[in-house]
Amino acid sequence: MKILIADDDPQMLRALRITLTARGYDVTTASDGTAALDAAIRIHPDIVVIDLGMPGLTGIEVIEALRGWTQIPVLVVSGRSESWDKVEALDAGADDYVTKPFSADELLARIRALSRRTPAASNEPVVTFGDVTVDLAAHVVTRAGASVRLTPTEWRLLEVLLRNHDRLVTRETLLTEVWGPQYTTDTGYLRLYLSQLRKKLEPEPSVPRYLLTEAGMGYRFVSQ
Amino acid sequence: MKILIADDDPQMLRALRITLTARGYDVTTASDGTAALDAAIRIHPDIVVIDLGMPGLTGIEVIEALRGWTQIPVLVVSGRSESWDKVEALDAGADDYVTKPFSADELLARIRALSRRTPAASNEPVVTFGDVTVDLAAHVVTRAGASVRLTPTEWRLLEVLLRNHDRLVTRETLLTEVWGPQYTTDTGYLRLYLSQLRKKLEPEPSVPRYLLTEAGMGYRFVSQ
DNA sequence: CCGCGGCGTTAGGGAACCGTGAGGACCTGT
DNA sequence: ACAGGTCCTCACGGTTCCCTAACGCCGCGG
Repeated sequence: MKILIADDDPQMLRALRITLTARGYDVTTASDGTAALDAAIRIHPDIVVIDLGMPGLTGIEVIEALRGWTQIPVLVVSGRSESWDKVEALDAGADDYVTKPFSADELLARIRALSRRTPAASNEPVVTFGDVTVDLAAHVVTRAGASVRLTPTEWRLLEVLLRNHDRLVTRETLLTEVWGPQYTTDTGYLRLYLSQLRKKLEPEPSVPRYLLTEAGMGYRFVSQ
Repeated sequence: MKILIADDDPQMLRALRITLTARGYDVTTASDGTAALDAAIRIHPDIVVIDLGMPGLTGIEVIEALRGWTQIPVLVVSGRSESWDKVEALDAGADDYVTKPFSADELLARIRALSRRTPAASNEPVVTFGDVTVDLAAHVVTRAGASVRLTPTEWRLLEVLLRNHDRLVTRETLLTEVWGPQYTTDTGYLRLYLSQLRKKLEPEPSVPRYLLTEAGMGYRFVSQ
């Protein structure tokens, strides 16, 4: 169970990390809004705990950015207890709001309550191109109605390209997102899996229409 | 949007009814735990707001009874602000906990946040596939009319897969849902219990038709 | 014309993963 | 103490997946 904590107070970060790690959660931390967003995109946490009063992007802006992209549960932790603040955060897409100071037990219980809800709730976009549809939440790929089997690596690669649709994705980005941060230079496997994706998804694999190559740079998925 | 409010304080009931009705909710009220359960069974509300300190059945008991039967969002309203009370209610199955006094705006925002999470009406209490029927609420599995005995672990595993029907459920999700958040990597028991479920439920266990494997990723239940 | 670099594709060995049987640890009620 | 049941570990064969190596294609510049 991966959990992302964003707070600009190092002491709070440390306390939360210790508490949550002790309970078996896999904790990642960020100390400003931009770092929080980056981390969310990179590690796909199962739940996000975020402080409102951060420098750079505010917590509200982070929540809105997240919601443009995913339905991960977001729990807000804030020093502000005015009802207006709560309304703003909840309506921006947060799922729960706890005011400081709070007890660790309560936070843990609220995290449990939120993660209980997750599996049934995801409502991610379905991407369509040609006669192919991809349901990112359900991990389902169909082509002309028939289901298409993808291996884990093929799926991760497709996922990264789809989440960055119409944008160029560099080889380096693809490698680190799909194979891990220690992989930065291609020795052939990127080309290999791209080829397999095309074989499974493109109407004419030898003349790609959706999964395009940008020579010397990387790849780009275009939906039409 | 139907909403059920349970509170033994007539004044609170009246205030909430007015506030919520004015926002367009279809409000039903109950003034003790038994009446709340009856009303929930009768009208199938989309969300339940419940006070903990009621005569007869306590709020906690009502939540537990509801959870044996449905996944409706439950928001607890209580005069008690001890973290222990919150933990108890949330772990009993409540989704949110607000302490009195609270502002109407905050309550409304929390109700909106909860109803946003409500999955579509896909929460079928009874699932059938092949000659097998599974009653999620009653914990009953039958095959060709005869009852099938499942161990607690087998049941939890089946439940998670059924509640996510047609979607891929990752190994990690299954492990944390069935065995707890500290279990994230399989050392063999997941495969073992899947095998046992297939033996009990699949027409031909060696060629699974409903409980499918996605190598390297997880499992998926498909109803046909 | 020809070498060269980047890309696409195929094939095969090795590693990781999966299904399943056997058996031991533990818990519970008799 | 014993029996029945549940949970988990271990091990083995079969399957799937991943990556390396090698080759052909194409465009470009020498």
